[in-house]
Amino acid sequence: MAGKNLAGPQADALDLGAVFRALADEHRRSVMMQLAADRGDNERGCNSFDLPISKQTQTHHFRVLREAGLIDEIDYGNRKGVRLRRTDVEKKFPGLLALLEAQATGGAASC
Amino acid sequence: MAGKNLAGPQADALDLGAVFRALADEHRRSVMMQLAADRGDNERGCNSFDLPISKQTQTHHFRVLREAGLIDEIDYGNRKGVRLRRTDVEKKFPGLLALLEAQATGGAASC
DNA sequence: CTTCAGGTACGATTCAAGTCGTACCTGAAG
DNA sequence: CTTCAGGTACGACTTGAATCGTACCTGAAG
Repeated sequence: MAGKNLAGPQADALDLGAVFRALADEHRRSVMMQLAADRGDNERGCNSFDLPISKQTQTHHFRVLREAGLIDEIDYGNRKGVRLRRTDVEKKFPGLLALLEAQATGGAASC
Repeated sequence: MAGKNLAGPQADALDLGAVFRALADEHRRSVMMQLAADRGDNERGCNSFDLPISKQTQTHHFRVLREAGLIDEIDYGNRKGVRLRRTDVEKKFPGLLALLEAQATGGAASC
């Protein structure tokens, strides 16, 4: 029952281009903003993001995020978990998650 | 001889989606990394970036950067200047330029 | 076993984006 | 004036990405 962790790039192999390409999409950015805003880094279900797209497309988007090194996907067979790679992302691109979190909380132009 | 400043979005209207889309392209990211690395924010010529693309395509890329609110373009008629909107970008997306600068200096995985 | 929900694989479609060719404009230098 | 380099406008081409339809797989619950 222990899920297999699907492969993503190594922590030091994260590419800024791939990351920006991943975050260029509105749906993927929405996912990342929600993940960045949760400081507990809890594993979440794929359908907990309320994306207004079909499940095939969701599969595609989560794959892109994983291949960009932003998230881990845990495969349980008939279910899937998502977890933010906060440590790796923060080490390679410090401040990026704070940017996303700021957008998530709507605190962009404030103060 | 005084150049006209081509119109871009207001400082508080900068959109993170447009910014990420702009930075998703390798050439535009190269330009932004060079601009971010220059703390003097000097105005630069369009051909000072050594982009391996035709001049029509360069026009396109600089337009995208301007419409994303990342740079100002100063039109001199038969010449054009480029200047980073550091203050506006830093206010709306703090840390973003530092990210680009870190990539420019190759100091990503160091320390 | 069957059923069912969640997820994937593959292909097709549609659309946006990067690129360049041709033609034209602009200002400076002969 | 003419010439020339830098830049733009428009259109065409091409590639990549987002989306979904169909079919199939996986594990849990009856």
